[in-house]
Amino acid sequence: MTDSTRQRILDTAEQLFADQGFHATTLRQITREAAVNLAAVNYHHGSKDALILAVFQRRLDELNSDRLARLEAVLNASDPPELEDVLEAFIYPALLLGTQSAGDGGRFMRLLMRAWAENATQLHGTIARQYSHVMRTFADAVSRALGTSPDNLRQQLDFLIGALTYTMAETRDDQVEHTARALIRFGCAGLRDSALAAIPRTSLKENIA
Amino acid sequence: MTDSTRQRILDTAEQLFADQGFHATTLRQITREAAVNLAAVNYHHGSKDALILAVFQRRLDELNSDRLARLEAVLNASDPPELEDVLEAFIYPALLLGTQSAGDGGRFMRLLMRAWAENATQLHGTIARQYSHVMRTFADAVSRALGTSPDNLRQQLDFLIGALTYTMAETRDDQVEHTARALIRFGCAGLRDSALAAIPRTSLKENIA
DNA sequence: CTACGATTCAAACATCTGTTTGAAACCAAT
DNA sequence: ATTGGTTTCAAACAGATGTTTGAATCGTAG
Repeated sequence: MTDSTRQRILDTAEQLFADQGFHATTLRQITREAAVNLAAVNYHHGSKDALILAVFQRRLDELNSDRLARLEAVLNASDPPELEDVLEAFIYPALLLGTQSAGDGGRFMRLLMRAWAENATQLHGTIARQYSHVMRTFADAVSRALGTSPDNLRQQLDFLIGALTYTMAETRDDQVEHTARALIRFGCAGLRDSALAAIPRTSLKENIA
Repeated sequence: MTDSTRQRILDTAEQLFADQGFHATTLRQITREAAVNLAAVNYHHGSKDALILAVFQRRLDELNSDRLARLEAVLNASDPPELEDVLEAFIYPALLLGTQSAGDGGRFMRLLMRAWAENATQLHGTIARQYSHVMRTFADAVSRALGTSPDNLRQQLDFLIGALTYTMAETRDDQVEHTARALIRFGCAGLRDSALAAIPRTSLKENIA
């Protein structure tokens, strides 16, 4: 039962962080709800900041490896991949993670947005570093699916990430399939149309006043 | 000079809230940077929570009325409006607000995301209520531009809001025009394609595994 | 000039925070 | 049964937080 305490702290902390934010959640609240002693957090994790980081690493590793595994499967199936399949490999694991991780829907993604909103010291940097690797890989796959260069793709992918992140928080378990399909379609259309705009330099006058 | 203090507190608080978050920003920090006495916050605004709300109302009213004014101008110009114009009326003021409000770029939208991430008690409800009005109006305009019913439009609009919110935080002043154009194009393509999908109920088998 | 309400100020208040401490309890190996 | 290392526990610590207080100061109307 040695790391049953460790695990219980991790689970309870994740839930409370998602519901109330990192700064607003106190160690006393965590330990009370987890039915462990107050000092257990510092004993097992060192500090509150380290606990936050630990909560994150667990889910983030899960998400990223799931994404990359699915992408690799897609790329192995067909050399120039289908855009829909690439986006699905990126979107679907994220929507799944939100629902299946902590029991209730969308909990973990609220956590991600909090991490980005609050300036947890090392946390933002760690996330960005992890994401930069995955982002590069996916940007590459998308550009191959579109048949264009991956140069101006970062912005459109940011649009997609924003839509995904914002959506995840309010997606219930039974809506995952439907939401994923809608978002994939939405993103594919946006990416394809933006790719068309990148090549010809004509007639973008009356699009904006 | 009576409300010079009030105003200075409001400005300084907005800046610090955006940079560090609501909970992490202390009243002592605000009052020190604003060069006013600590008790001035409670004297002029009542409490810290009331101050947060006040900071928000100021910018949110500005943003929403700007959006609605532009939308009305668009609707007056042509009865079935152009989709690009509707989206521009929604997107452009938001991107502008982020840059021109507090001097530095993207500051206010970071604030919005914080407000959503942290569970400021009344704050989330107030924002949602304000947004629900604007959202209904824009959903109506978009559905008229697309020629479809506004039923299943909420989800796609949420995609757009997510993309917009996520983007605003990292958009510099000189990129506003470019980013707005890219996001409008991205959103229009996604909305139009999704509208097509809503009518025919065929061939959506191999899009998702 | 005086008097009075509005505003500012330094100081203290009560409370909550993360962390540390040292003793107690536990649990397997000798 | 006894040892020794790991884990738990209640208690206390030092510091920071939002808020309150009562006197001092200011600006202005009588």
